[in-house]
Amino acid sequence: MQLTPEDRAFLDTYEPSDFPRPSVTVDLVVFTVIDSDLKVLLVQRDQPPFRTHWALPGGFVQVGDGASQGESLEQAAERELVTETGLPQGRSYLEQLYTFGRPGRDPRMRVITVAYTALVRPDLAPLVAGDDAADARWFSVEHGLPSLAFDHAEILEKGTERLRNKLDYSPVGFRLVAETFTIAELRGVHEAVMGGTYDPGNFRRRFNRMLSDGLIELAEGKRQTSRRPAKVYRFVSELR
Amino acid sequence: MQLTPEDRAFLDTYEPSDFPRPSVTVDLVVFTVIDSDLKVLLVQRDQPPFRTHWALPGGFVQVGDGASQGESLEQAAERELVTETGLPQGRSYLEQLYTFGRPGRDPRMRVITVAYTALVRPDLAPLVAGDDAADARWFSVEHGLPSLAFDHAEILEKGTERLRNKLDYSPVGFRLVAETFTIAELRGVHEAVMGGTYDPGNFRRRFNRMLSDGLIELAEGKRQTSRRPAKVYRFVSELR
DNA sequence: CCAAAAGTGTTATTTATACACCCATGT
DNA sequence: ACATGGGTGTATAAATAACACTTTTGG
Repeated sequence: MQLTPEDRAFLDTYEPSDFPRPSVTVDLVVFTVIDSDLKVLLVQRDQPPFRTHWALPGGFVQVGDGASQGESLEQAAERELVTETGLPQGRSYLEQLYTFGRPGRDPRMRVITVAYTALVRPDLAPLVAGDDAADARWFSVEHGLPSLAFDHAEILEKGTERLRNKLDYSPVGFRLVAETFTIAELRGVHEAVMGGTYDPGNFRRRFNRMLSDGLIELAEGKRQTSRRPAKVYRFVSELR
Repeated sequence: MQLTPEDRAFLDTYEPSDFPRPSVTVDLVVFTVIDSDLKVLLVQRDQPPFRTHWALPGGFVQVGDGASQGESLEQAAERELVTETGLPQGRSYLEQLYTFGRPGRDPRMRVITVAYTALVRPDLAPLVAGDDAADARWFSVEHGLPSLAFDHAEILEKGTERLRNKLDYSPVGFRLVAETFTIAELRGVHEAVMGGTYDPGNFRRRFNRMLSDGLIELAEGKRQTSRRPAKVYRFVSELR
């Protein structure tokens, strides 16, 4: 939307009014699948409130009112992902999840948090290092989650629900396998996320539809791990 | 999440730090269907920037850091819906849509907006009155939209896309008909939103599935408007 | 009687689900 | 050779889509 001359005159004399403002953070629900188990990345807090409790990685969005208004929400999410967890930049799938702003959700002050989901390929998952100060670790979503700080349990719940929903009508599953993968590996991801088992034959049929739709393509080489070597595929992200 | 004694001691001496904060608003994509046409509610701005331009209704979230941290995001959305459009309280379906925070999206200052979708029943749609100051009107989404202020065109686009998606896997369509409705009326809503036509027989079949699922029930009376009177149904919102 | 919308039925095509079976390979 | 996971085929049920047909009413 273009500014009019009237707008420019107005802005030259405009002073941002002092209506109270909330703090705004981004929080990250970082998923991966390791050993056929859905994991979420948590960091241990070293400051009150909830010191020693585990929490979702996240932090304040850098903002300003002047010539630079600061970073975008996506940039803030990507920055926190890199600095708080040690994961490499630009290699994870990021998607806005939901915004949580209930009064009292942070006892210190009014904080509104824009939650993002991040999907990390399993071959990158071991790179998590954590902050200089705090620890960062993968936890199984189904077995042995610690009690989370703030309303992060609610955020994680929403992230899990959304991931489950998207898995069967959108190609997000490919963000949870390595660059090349076998049908069984992708099936393992679906089983880990959905928490059930899929018929190998029927799963293959769905897979083959995606193949003929050009969503995935055959890659070179075969996977040698199990008994019989399996064909290896690649996700075609550049959709026409 | 419970506070520990350590947390309480910490909070007693805590002063919210002066990291810069953004302004946070809620904006509303208010839909209804009138005469088989999808409409969105817009208000005309009477202040720069973008004075005289049409915009989505919305406003600042009331926040604080002290004993009361202010209103929730949902409350803010509901409040703006009532005060800016004159629609009655608590009678519209509200759902969080997406959060937009690109730097520069408001030239005055850094503003992060949490967008909500509101679905208004057609029998309530004529109640829109607008602010004391500004005008509020329904516009056809497909024919004759004015150019919108800020990034509101993008927000509306996202709202329209989401509504179309949800319409065929979730029961939101019932929020766009009156309390009792005929199959043809519901079909009209789907056609208006999706922008096509549905086979009456096949649509009826889908409808009958919802009937046997207990999602809707037969209501008293018949609809007299057309040639042959049609049966009237009601949406059963209290699902078990 | 007739136009028009309500409502029903038929058929073909696709998709989902369950499950039996063959294939290739490391041990 | 054989156990095991890779890979294929088939039968049934259910959902989707196209479309012909009957019913009921107001004019």
